[in-house]
Amino acid sequence: MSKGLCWIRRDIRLHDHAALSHCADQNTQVYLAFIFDNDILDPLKKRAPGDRRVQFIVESLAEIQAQLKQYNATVIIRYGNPVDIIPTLVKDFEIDNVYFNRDYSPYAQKRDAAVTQTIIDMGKQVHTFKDCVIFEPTEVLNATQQPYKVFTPYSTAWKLKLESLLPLPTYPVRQDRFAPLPQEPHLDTEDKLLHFAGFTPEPLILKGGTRQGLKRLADFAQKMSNYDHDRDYPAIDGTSLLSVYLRHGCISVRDMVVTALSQHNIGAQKWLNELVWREFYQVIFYYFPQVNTQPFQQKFNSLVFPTSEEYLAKFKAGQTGFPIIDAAMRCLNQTGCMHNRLRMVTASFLTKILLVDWKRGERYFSWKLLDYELQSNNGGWQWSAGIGCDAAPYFRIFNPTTQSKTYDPDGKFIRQFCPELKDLNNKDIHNPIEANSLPLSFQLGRDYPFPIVDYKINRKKALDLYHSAANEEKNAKTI
DNA sequence: TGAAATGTTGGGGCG
DNA sequence: ACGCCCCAACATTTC
Repeated sequence: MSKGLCWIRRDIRLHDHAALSHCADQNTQVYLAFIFDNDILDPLKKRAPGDRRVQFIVESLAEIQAQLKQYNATVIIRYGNPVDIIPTLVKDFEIDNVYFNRDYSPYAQKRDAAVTQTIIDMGKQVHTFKDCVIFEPTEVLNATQQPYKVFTPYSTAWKLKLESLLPLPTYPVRQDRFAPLPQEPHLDTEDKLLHFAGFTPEPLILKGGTRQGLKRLADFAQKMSNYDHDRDYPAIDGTSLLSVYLRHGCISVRDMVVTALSQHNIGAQKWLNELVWREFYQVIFYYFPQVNTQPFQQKFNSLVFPTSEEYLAKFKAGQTGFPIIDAAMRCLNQTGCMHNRLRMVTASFLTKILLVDWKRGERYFSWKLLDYELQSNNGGWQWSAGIGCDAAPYFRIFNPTTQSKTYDPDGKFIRQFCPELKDLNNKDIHNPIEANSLPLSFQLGRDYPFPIVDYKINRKKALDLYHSAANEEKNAKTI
């Protein structure tokens, strides 16, 4: 009988889990470990001790702790640097083999390589698995073995490859292999876990854990056929809200793909596409890690955003005087969630109307989004800023008022998060400064801010800025 | 997974 | 009846 350590990271579940499934074979006793990584959490704790993501993680962990209780087992939970902690656990529990699922972000790759090296140096083995994606970055390449740089051909190749993979592999987990650990301190409730991690919780709209994730998935399957239409309307509950469950692995990506493939309609296809976008941006980040700080399109390297700190602050606070923008940002601040369309509208607005550096917006979202994932967030911001790979062209600028009228026609979403506007009529609520008749009790500038910029003027400024940056590069080349 | 500017067309008012 | 203008509606181009 050997001992296996399964290191859980962004895969907080006990079902359909590649590393855990392989670890829990009949000759192995399974030890589970989760580490609150101090490199990630220390700075986060300083900035936001009420970070909702820690709450989500804790809820997800508490759920599997409850499941493990029946085996007298527990997840071994530590706080610190995995490069120190994993070897310590290997020594303390006399582990023979370490198992974990691969993660493709630069930080994770570096960390995992370091951990792997220390384990190998101890004469033990490390086994890693594909789990959090259908295809790893290196798996879907074009005819010349290069990564795709345009989404559509990538998705075509991805879907073709998926066909050849069906039925999707499943990774069942034997429940009788967990090592009993009665001596291990039982961090088995949300309160104990939060206290251990050193965070003070903020309330969550989405409850963490596999049970909730699978329930949401089942609920979403009922309305998935309408997804292609309903997903565009923030006031309609038309999206899956599953990204955060996928992010932390409460459910597997295979759980989701199986659901998408279970229906043959446009809605299901569009939804599957979103999962492909996620993997597409992982490919881009994997092969072009410089996108972390630079535009994918090099011609925009010289693009310098004026970046008014005042505009940025008002954007963050939801006080720009553009109702749909303010409602979206307040929603993000209050819930940690933002509707996909509003992510595009707000990102376009910050970069192309407020002329604030896209990285500032990306960073703010990275702090606030429950479902924050480096590659997707970066890809989305670069797409919106018009500087990314297969991005919206720079001259495609969302008009917040037009978007608002189209996708929140009766102002329902705006009223939910900007209650001071609730008495404006359905036409005027989108742009109070051009209102025909405001309620007597309502005064612009007192109850709600005037627009902090002139849309038309700044749209023109943005076009000039982008245009000259793009041309500067071109001119430099010809010289 | 836009929007604005510009161009074209065609019906109706009117001399 | 005819030509002219206006302008809304739609199409195309441009950013």
